[in-house]
Amino acid sequence: MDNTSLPRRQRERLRHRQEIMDAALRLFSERGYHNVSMQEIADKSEFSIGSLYKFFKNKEDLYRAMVLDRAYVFRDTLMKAIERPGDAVDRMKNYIRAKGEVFAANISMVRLYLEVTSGSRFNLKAGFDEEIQGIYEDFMDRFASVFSEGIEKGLFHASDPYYMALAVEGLTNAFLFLWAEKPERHPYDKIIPFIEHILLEGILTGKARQRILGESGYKAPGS
Amino acid sequence: MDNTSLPRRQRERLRHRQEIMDAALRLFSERGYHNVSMQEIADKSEFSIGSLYKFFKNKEDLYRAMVLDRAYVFRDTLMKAIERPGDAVDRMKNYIRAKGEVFAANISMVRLYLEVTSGSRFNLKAGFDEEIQGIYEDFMDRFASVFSEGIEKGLFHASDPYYMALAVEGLTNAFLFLWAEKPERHPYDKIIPFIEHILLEGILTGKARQRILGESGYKAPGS
DNA sequence: AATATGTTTGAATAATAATTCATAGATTAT
DNA sequence: ATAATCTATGAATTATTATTCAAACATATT
Repeated sequence: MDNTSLPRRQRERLRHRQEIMDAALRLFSERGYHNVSMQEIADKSEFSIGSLYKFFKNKEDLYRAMVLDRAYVFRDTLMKAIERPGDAVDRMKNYIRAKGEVFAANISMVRLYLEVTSGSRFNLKAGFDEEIQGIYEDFMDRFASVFSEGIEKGLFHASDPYYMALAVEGLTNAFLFLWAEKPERHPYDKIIPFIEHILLEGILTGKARQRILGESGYKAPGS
Repeated sequence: MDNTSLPRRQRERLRHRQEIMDAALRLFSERGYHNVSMQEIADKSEFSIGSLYKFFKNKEDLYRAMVLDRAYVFRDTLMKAIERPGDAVDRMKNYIRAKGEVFAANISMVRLYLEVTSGSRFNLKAGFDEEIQGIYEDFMDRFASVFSEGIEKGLFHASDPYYMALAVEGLTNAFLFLWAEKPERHPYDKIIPFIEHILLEGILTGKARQRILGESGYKAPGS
């Protein structure tokens, strides 16, 4: 990560490149791709417009590089979280917590994450995000395997592990967006137990479960 | 809704306005606000550029009107769904199903919905979506009250009803986005039982529940 | 210290697309 | 049938912003 081996000139170049991407991240995440001009990125990063074009082919290329950069940070963090030792339940909990931490570390990523996982496929030229899409999908597959394991061990009901992963994804997203809007009002820390509880036990009371569902429980659909 | 009372001239005007918004919806939802030109909307709607400006102050105003229009359709459908008779569990299930139906009825709304509930606050001028935001929040409050009722009746664990509503929101979104990408591969119909099951009972098996959580169960956080 | 190589600059250019407006066409009223 | 009113048109204007490029500056090499 820290390119200590390279000649100074190149090291500087990389640092400059990174500075531009950092400025761009902040601007794009606040106002979106089309509402940020190259001029503004130049100003914020304290380079000239011309320089931006030395580092990046064009505006879209800059955006793409920046998003990709962050996607890897994001993916690595979450990957580490679900790879830490423990059973499937632990790993799932690690994911929920780690995701909150990456987001908190850089709140502008909430917005980017949204664009990347659902939004931007529509916004830029088609094919833009194949690589990003790939990163996301690889991760989800790995995450799904956590649930496969949980099922094998008899921890989880036997339904589609990918859907289980997606459920965690969707649930955490919802609360992270809420938190991103009103961080003081909805601290993610406080919400984690709630998320975990829903995922693990659902919202029904024991009494209701018996009344509504009978003792029998759930016939897994799909798988 | 059908303005049968108005003079013909005005009725036509309204219809034309709607036609423009319909064309705009399709284009915007496929390619996003900034990648659609007024010229294209004019072509698609079979009006001239000049006419667009007779109906709408400017491009943003057109977008806004169109989104608002759909937001109301959306809200009304979901509101009706959770207002149908039944207990809290039924109402929640109604919501899950109805949401799938509105989306299916117009798949382009998936994209819009995303922009409206999470994305676009960043994309257009600040203050753009106060009204839309309001529609969404009103609905969520109403939806939360379904869970309040469920708690009172002893159906649900006593935790924050708004969070419960948001959990359903987040979970359904995740699966609807999945469905929107690969409708054949992930038909929402088939996924509904899975969503319901997670929400109601969670993913843990009975055995695991006892092992991991003990008999005691859950101390509701927040509320 | 002169030359070569690499880097930065920002005014000038080019491309795109929003908006205006004078004109033409329809419809209704007299 | 004519005038008055309302509606639609799209070429011309204006605004914005991405991109280029020739010149200046900096650093390394001989």
